[in-house]
Amino acid sequence: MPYTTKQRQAILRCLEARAGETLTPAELAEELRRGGSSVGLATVYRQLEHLESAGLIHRIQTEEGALYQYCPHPAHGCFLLRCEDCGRVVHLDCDHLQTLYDHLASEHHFRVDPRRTVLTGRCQDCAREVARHGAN
Amino acid sequence: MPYTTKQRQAILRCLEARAGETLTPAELAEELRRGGSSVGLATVYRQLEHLESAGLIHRIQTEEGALYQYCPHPAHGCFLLRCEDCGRVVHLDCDHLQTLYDHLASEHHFRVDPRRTVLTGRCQDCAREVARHGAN
DNA sequence: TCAAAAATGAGAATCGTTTTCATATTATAA
DNA sequence: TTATAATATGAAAACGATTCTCATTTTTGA
Repeated sequence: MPYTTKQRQAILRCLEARAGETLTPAELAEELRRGGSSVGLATVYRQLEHLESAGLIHRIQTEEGALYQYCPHPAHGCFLLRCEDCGRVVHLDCDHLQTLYDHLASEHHFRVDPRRTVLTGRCQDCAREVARHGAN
Repeated sequence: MPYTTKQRQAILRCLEARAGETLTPAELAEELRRGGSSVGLATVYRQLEHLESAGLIHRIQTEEGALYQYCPHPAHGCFLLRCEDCGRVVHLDCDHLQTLYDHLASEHHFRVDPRRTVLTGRCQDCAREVARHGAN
């Protein structure tokens, strides 16, 4: 278990201040620099890894790289939905989803790890946008 | 729409021959080289992109890079499950899953794109393995 | 307070992927 | 067919996210 360093605290505080948003490691480092508490990029990566395995933040893997989002106390059913158009990630607490995962476990012998699973698709806003203008 | 080139055919044939497995672009290129029909890595990347948007293959994004799998005629409910331990990707055709996606669409206004969504977790074999020996 | 353990930061190294560009191939029209 | 325009190819360079290295600093625990 890592020590408490000011860098660690600064990173967690920064993510917390932007709860609901997703940040890349580079954005986070830039944000910290602007805030006066500059942290080396390598350290940002290292701490994000620690914070994730401590369960304090989410890691969302995209094709361009990883995104991180604050999520300290995930509810029983904390599911991630990511819109492939606008990139927003929302947390959904939905019994149906939990029920499905239970079904997959009991009937298909597969235990979904909700923290590593991102349901990718299109949010309402972007679906409307597509409907109005052409696709994409 | 891309032309029919021997490279394209060789790539598709190679993926087809290994249906059920996932291959990285580099593995695919190596495989082709071994088979005598060498294809440049850049071309492998370009064709994989084409084949995916044509719906002939699946692309599975992992933390180490992309994996590709043959899947020419996805059934109505073609869902991807990936074991985070052994890395295997299986296709699941399950009504419950389709029902859930319908629910997310109608009640939560989010349309999941099944081709881009990978349910990550642990398969039965690996779960047993973990139960027998220590975790991981 | 001291020594051991761990974290930091800057830059180099890695590695998957994309781009560049000159060349070769394919398709289409004459 | 043949000529021409459109597209694909391959090798190498470029890119970008991430990890590693290593000398230095900070933190912890005795």
